Amino acid sequence: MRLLESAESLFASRGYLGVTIRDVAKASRSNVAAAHYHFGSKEGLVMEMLRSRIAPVNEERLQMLADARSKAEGKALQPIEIFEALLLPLGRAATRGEGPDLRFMQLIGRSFTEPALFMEKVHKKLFRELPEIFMVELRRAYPKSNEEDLYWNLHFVVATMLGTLAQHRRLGLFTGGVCDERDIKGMIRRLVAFATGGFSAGMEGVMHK
Amino acid sequence: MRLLESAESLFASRGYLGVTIRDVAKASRSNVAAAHYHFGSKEGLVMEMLRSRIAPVNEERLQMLADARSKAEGKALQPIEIFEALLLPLGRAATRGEGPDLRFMQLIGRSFTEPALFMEKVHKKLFRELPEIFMVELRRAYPKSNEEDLYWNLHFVVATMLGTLAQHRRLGLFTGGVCDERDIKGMIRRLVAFATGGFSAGMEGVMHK
DNA sequence: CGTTCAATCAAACAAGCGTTTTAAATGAGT
DNA sequence: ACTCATTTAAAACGCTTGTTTGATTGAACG
Repeated sequence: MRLLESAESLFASRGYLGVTIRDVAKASRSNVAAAHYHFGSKEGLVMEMLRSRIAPVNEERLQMLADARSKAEGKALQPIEIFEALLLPLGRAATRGEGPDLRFMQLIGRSFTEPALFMEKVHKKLFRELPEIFMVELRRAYPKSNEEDLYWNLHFVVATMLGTLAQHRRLGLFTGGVCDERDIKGMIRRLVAFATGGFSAGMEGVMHK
Repeated sequence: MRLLESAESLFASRGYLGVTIRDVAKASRSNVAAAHYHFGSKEGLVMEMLRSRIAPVNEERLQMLADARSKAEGKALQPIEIFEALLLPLGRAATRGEGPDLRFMQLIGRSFTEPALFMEKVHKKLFRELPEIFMVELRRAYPKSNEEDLYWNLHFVVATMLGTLAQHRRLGLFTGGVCDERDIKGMIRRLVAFATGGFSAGMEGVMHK
């Protein structure tokens, strides 16, 4: 469906309110009525577009977590294993095709910063049980810690991930070309290190000064 | 100016395209022509609103950095001092009034995730020299490291900060009430620990497995 | 009191929005 | 060859958008 591809590209760069179905229709060489025929409404179109991209990533996250757990044979997972299960599927989804899919990264980042009300529904549908599943593993990895510390620092990890995706386009400008924004594999590898280190430091409570 | 206050509140919760000047006018018990009379355009209104809020924070960041530098008497700053200069002014700006100013946090987060084109101008005007100034201190704190590593991990720190602000509203839901989103001081303290630890881990290159 | 001038207001403008309607084209099954 | 559900196309609908207009206010000043 060409409509979905065009919607993805436009939505990623301009956001929900910044894209009109006339834009999408023109970009996909279709028309506005076709979009309504197939998806019922603008909301339905964007919803389906997001679901088709996000759902596979979340399935792979759960799969990685399950694999690691069965491999650990009852022992608690290493924190880095938990965060790899959160982050690596993103990198794989963004490097599936020929070149790096920067649009996909932008799309995920955008989907979390949209003010539109229906976005809340999208998240509740697509991410409902995911945080709690990760929390289960983190509790086992940090058995002596309290809920509040765990939640705060997982919140930071998620914020780092989403902020990085949302800001990804600015990396080139920000660094004056020193960092290559197309190196998604490298970015994910660095992101895992940063998130794991940040989480660990946050849990220990860095008390300098 | 009541228009600016209303614009701030509305913009923080709904974003640039989600707010109409009629909304702003109604909320401030004014009218649409007044907004154009004082600010020239919708863009001018939001631009001035952002500038009036962001500029003082950046000035304080530079001040904290200058203070730390003069106190260090020529020695390199500690990484945590650098990141405190980046983060503490945010917390102070958000706790200046009586209660915690959650709207302010949302505003800053939103201002970095807006797709609108003119936002680019805002950032180039308000944040032009700031990254480089922080980079100068980081280079001195990590004299043996290369530019690419420093840029990547500063990028992550900024992404963590902005992602945290942008997602702040979701914290209560996400944690089922375990974390108190009104505890901004606590959040900033935790954020400093997370960012410092993440940066440090990222620079050392965490090479597990 | 009369003049000035920045500030305010309701009303109108053209353009663009999501959506619906109407109608034409398509194409597989009989 | 005919039927009829599916798909596309163009036009129109009602509404909202950012912006502009022109009239009106009201305090400041000689």
